[in-house]
Amino acid sequence: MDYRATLNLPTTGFSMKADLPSREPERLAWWREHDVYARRLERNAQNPPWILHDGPPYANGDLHMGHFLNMVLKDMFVKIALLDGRYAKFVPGWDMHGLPIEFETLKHLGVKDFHAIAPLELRKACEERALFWLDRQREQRVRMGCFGDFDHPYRTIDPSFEATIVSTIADLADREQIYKGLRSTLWCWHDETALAEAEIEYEQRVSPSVFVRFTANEEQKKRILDAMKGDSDDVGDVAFLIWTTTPWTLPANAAIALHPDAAYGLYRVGGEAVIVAEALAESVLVERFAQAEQIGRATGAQLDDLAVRHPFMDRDSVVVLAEYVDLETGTGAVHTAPGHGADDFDTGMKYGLPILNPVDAAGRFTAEAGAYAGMHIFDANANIIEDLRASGALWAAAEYEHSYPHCWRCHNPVIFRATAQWFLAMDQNLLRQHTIDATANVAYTPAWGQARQAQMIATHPEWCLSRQRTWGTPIPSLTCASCGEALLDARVARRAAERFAEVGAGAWWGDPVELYLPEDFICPRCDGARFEKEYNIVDIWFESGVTHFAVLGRDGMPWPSDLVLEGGDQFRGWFRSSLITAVALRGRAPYRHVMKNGWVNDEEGRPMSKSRGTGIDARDAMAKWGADVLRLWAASVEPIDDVRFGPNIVEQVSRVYRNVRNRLRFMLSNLDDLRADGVVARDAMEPIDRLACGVTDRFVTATKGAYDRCQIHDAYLQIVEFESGMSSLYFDALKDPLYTRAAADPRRRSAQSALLYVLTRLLTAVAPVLSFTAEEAWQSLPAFARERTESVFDSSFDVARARGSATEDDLVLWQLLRELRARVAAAVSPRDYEARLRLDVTPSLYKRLHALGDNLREALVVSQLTLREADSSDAAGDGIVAFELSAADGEKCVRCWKYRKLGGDPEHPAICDDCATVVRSLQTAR
RNA sequence: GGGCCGUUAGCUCAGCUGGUUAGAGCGCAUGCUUGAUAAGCAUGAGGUCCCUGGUUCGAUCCCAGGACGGCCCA
Repeated sequence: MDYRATLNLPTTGFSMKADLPSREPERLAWWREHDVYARRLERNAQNPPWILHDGPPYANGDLHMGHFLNMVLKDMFVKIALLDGRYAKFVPGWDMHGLPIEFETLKHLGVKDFHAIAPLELRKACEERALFWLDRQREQRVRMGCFGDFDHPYRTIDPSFEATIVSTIADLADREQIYKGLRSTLWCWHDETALAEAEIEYEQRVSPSVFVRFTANEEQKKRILDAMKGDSDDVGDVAFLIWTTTPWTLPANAAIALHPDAAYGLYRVGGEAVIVAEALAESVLVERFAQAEQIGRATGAQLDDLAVRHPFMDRDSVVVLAEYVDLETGTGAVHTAPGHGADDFDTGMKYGLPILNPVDAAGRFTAEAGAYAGMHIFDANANIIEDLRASGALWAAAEYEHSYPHCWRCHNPVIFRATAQWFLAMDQNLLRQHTIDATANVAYTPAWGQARQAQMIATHPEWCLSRQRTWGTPIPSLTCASCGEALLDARVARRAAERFAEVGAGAWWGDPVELYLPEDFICPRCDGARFEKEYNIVDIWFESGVTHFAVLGRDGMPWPSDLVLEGGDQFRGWFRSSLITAVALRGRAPYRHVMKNGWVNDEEGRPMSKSRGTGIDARDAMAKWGADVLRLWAASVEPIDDVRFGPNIVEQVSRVYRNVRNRLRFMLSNLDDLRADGVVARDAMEPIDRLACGVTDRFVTATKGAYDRCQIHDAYLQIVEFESGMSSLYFDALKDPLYTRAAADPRRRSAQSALLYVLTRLLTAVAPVLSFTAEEAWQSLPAFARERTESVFDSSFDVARARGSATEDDLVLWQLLRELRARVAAAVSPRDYEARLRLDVTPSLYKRLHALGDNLREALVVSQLTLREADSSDAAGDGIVAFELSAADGEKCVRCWKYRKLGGDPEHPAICDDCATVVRSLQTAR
């Protein structure tokens, strides 16, 4: 007779094959339909809020795996807080203004020169592009399984947001934190705009490298020789040698900078004498060094205030001193053009040098550049070098490869150009110091983030806020029509904020200026009453820097936020810009905890980049592997550090995923027939079931602890360890009682009740990571188990209720059982049910094992067990004195496979008495 | 060139304040199971803990230098 049909074999609709790419969208639909996130949020509304404030991704292009890692981590923290009962409202946001979108839009429109399109027309097109990308990114983000108010994201193009930007400008203007000044600013000649530090990327570039003579006239020569104690006879020309990789800045040269403490030598070479730093003389003079004779020396400080002639402009170039002059490269005599460099500018200000800027917005020389007027600066390099050669000023020329700043958007090399821009004064009102101080009250993960953040603030140059472009929020500044004074008046800005809140910031381009003027508004400089609008837009880093003002402090979300989490590049970006605006106006950081996540590199640890073809779109990855496997990947790596991603790594994680999935499936398949009235209370469970529940509580507590410390990877390790231990010991132990006992047998119900507990606790614990799978499994639970928790996200960690949490002794026992079971399984023969086990243990261990009753035999998967208390001392240290397997008594029962005495029931000669009883009861029932 | 970070089995990672036979999961090999079966269990082989010095009775862990990789900057 085939007794298979009389067993309670596992059944479940939860399939072994995950088929995530096609099944996950169904889960998404279900979440949406049941409004799972919003409803849980509503239920948590009475509890304290916990807010992760979203740093806005830029609405341009599809999301890559770096976005995936960041967004999924954020989602995990939101879900952890949600399951913890917190009001974890998450408002995603998008950064939607700015040059990248403007640039893409122009390309899209086929417009080559942005002057050729009307501002409002361009803005309209940009908005469409930005919204297009927002929709795409939102869809991808939702596809990741992220929870949040995706129907109402914050957007930097919303009128209300634009109003926040402008009113923040007003508040800063009130505190005299903003000024307009001439500075040497990073400039993109291609895009014709100033750039912020954060808009620069460094790329390798080959530049001309030239050594140029700045020769003294007779009078200058005399002073130099005097200062350097050089022999004044038969010297010939005397010149400083300077080195530069930007010959085009020579027309703007105003000075030569020396290091005050460095030694400079006067070298006679052929019929002339040149001055270079002694430390660099050999490398500069090269083969000529052999014939060179040093005929004088002086420190930089002793040469201060001397002058030489500019090689081709009709003016002098004076000698100045600067600490930044380095003696590693060049000549130690630094060509200084205050209009074309930050250091140069500072030096120029210090010495009152003319700030020459003979270059227009598009990078062409102006009339001020004399012979070069009209030429593009980079084209002019060759002409300048040729002219220097012709005039004899060129000492040497070569090509030089170095990393050079490029525009992050158009990838053209940028320049420094002195222009009048609006700046946020970093040292006004001690802002810089206060901002650094504010980091002390913020938690950083990793901890060194604070030092990094502080350093980023300390080295922050004046923040250039203005951009000469179209797609952005206008800085509502005015120019006095009479005297030309530039005005940024808080009252005007507040009017603008009100106006923008109603109709959007595009109004600035169309409205008459009068609309923005307060009554009796006059120019503070000349009392003029006629004004024109300026058309600068604000740096988008400033826009994203005020998201905390725009989003927090309303809708139950406090200011500051509890956590911000972005890639490490944001120490320079959003972490910094947010911090500065918050400290400037509220005196403290806009967040309590800053966490950074690592960079996603390829499998060789090289940066993934789309341009190099190694980038993987999040969308493609999800379509191929499913979001949950990728979410598991995000937890399987240490996401704080840089991580690697690629097909082989995903394959590995997939196997872990299948493991987890199968173990969930095992539990579900044994719960199929459990009903509410069959559930056994914890206290009434069999000993090993109580133990399993206790171990589960321990696991939940540990995992929750890891989550609370924001250690997702730690939680991952706990999960993997827990479910693998459960599987090898406990699930194996339960098979016999689950399969062979009568369906309603108390032993079986106890086991099922424990399994239900283990499963539901585990599902809650993994839900933040494996959201789709946890939900899918939750939906496969017996209906009664879901009565009050429709979704897994209605459940909670319930640490407080975990009163039966395993003690240390329990864990030791659990571990011992695993080891004993492994010893049985490791035996060659007899093994498992073929065996009888004789187990002699120390008295203390005996007490513990004996308390397990027959559960001990079940756990070791043997047919018979003799447990005895041994007198002898414990030699092994684990309490085991004797462990002997021998052939079990009886014969193999064809139904339960254990070795028993068979044939007690004449009608069922091949099965044991217990099985016969079960079989008979089934026959009766039928 | 500067600042910061990282480098532990084939892969992803643990290793608390220096003393462990340096661990786990996945993979691999072998065996068992075939009532979780495109599953489950057991056993095993894999490591000059990046390198070189130093401190120490003793260093994967501390210090210095270097290599490689990453991020940020000049």
